[in-house]
Amino acid sequence: MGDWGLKNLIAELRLGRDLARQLQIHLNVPYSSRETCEMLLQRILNSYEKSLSIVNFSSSGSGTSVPIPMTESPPSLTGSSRNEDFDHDLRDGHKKRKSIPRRMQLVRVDPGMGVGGSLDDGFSWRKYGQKYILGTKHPRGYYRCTHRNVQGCLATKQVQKSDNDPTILEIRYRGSHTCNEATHVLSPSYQQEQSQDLDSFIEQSIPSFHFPLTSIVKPEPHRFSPSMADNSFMSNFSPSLMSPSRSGVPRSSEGDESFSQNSGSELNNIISAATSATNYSTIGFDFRFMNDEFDPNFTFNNNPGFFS
DNA sequence: CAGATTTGACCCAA
DNA sequence: TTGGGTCAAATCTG
Repeated sequence: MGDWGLKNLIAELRLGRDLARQLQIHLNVPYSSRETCEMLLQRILNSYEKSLSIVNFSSSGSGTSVPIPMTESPPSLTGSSRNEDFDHDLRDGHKKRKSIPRRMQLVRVDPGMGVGGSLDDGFSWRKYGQKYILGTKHPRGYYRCTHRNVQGCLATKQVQKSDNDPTILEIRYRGSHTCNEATHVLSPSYQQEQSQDLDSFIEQSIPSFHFPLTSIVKPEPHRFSPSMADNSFMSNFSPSLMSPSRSGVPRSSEGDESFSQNSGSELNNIISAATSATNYSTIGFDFRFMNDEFDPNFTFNNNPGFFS
């Protein structure tokens, strides 16, 4: 376990300890509400789950699915709704991009897994653009919800392969689903969190790692604990993650070498095999890393041992 | 043929 | 001025 993992583990254990102390206080107060105690208890359990996951992740070379937070900045407690902020942004299309908050996930594609893991999020994504970003090796794909026009669903996501490890996808989510598909797929708890402002969502998710269950996500036994299957994270993986072409470059010139090498071609096959969101096929993806906020300061170079 | 993808052009915040 | 994000026509696919 590297320093980073160790620090996270210690932080999580301290959080659990503090929460336990809070619970102890509440238990000694006769008029303390049951809901408060249950909430604290749940957060303690989540803290334990996360701690164990960190340990498992660090001790196993690969294949363990661990959501780990990377907060760009401490969650705001001001009560302002950042969801609303980027809803406004998206409502005006590309004309407003100022400080759009987003969630980022890192997904490891394990070629050896075959079609073992659950991938699909139940949402339909339609690709509307692809671009090479300065200083990156791989193109970034831009996706929006298929129901954008019909139902005005403003959810979008960006998918890009990691520079350091082509088997890892960086997926950034913006906005939240308001389409019917979301109401069919998401659990009530997720619906509730979707309706909350993002600050309170982060406040719940980051410190305690509250992971509501969904009906879609079926984590593999022994590799996911139930509390890890947060739909808000796990539900967002789509089979139509990427496309092989390079913007501005003729398709026939070189294709995308990043997708034709090693696991790349395999990944393409996997993804192309599952082309619709209603196809809940299992795909050989390994969810290695998830977080709520993209941290631009985080790089794999800064954490060389993170995925080792 | 309808829906999805590709890709060059465009917009605009930084 | 630059570069990230989006548009939309062309193209592809089932």
